[in-house]
Amino acid sequence: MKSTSRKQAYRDNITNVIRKDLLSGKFKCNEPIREQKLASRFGTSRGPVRDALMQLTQEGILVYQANKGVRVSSLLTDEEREVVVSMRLSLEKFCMKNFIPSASNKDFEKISLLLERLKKACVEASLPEVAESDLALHRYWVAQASPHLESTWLGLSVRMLMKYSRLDNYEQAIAEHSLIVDAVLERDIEKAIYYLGENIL
Amino acid sequence: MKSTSRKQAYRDNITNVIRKDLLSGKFKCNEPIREQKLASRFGTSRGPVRDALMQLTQEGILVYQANKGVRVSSLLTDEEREVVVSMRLSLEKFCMKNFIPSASNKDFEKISLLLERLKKACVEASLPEVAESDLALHRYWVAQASPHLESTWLGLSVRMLMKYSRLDNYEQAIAEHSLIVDAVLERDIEKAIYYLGENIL
DNA sequence: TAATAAACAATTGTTAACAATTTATTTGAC
DNA sequence: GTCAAATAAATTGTTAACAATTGTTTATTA
Repeated sequence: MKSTSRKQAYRDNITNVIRKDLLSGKFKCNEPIREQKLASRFGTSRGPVRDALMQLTQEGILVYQANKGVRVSSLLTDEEREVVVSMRLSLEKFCMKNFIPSASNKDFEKISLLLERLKKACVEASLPEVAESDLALHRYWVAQASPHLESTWLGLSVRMLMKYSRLDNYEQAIAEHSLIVDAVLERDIEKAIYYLGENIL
Repeated sequence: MKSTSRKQAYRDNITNVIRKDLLSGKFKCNEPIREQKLASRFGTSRGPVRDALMQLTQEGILVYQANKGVRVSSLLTDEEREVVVSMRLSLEKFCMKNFIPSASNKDFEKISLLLERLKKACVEASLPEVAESDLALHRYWVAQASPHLESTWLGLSVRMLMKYSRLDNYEQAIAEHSLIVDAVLERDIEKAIYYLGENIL
């Protein structure tokens, strides 16, 4: 069999692809999303697509109306974004505080790898890849420190990125995340938290 | 037809009922949830039930494992709960600040009604009803002030309530919410926010 | 008996057909 | 020609059957 192979990981797979598309702006705001269209695109029936759409709705990227399906959510106001940013930051700081003391060498390897992936995406200036690897890196310590709150974190982060992506400044993204990861590798909690605050805003 | 009637609001309806059950502790921790069982209980097929379960998973009350379905999520740690409480509080304070200045008389009526419903549930000492009307009251100003963040708020609130429900002290619940609602009716933002802080912890 | 493997049962994942609702188009009256 | 009602098309909501996976029991063998 090929890797984890052709089995049914449909739902999550579809969810991730659509989220990536949304993050990189492939859909207009308030544009309606048609289930059948996506189903044929992914070569499945509408079932898994509906699952994915519902999940993204719960994350807040899509808006659902009964019998009318989903459409792309309108952007947060500046004030709402401020609140979201502060929530994400306090959540991620909490996770970082718990993650660093308990992190293993394997965790350090994983993080280094994720950082490399982010750097590569930045060099290639591929917005979808940058967005995804940015999230994947942050997600790692969140998931390790508090699986309970991973989905909460994801929702906040995605909403934050959709508003205006600071992700277009690729050199800065590399620099900021390198500082964070360095601090993590040194197990320097204060420093890591500080640079997190510089990055998440 | 009867009221808004027998139409298919299956999904949301099922979601709400299950959430209520979870909040009032009808399922043990880590207990697996079976789709077929719920489907027969609600007299539908597994489809809408799956939708509901997925939504509750996204809210964090349930945990999903591929090909194994969902089970009741384990409780937050004390530290996690602290973070969740602070996130919910800052979110709800933000909403309150925006809600009060723009609230109409109709809003005031609605809120008064919701408060009465909560009081009634407290007098009857019905935990499921108390939980639901508590959420419904808070939810009102959140939804009015920031529909964007309503689902985020719901997730945080439900997780918070599941940990240990202060909801067993019914007189206190009445007192606290009366103070909040009074402040709202007087359009006293500072006071409302203060009593919110006393209630959400 | 203990360990292993094969059959079986229970459960989730997916699909395609059908029902209900919404949206677009056409028709008809004025 | 304009507006409203009727009709048709497109889309979402639901269902039941089937496929794939997981868990359990039973049979077999050392």
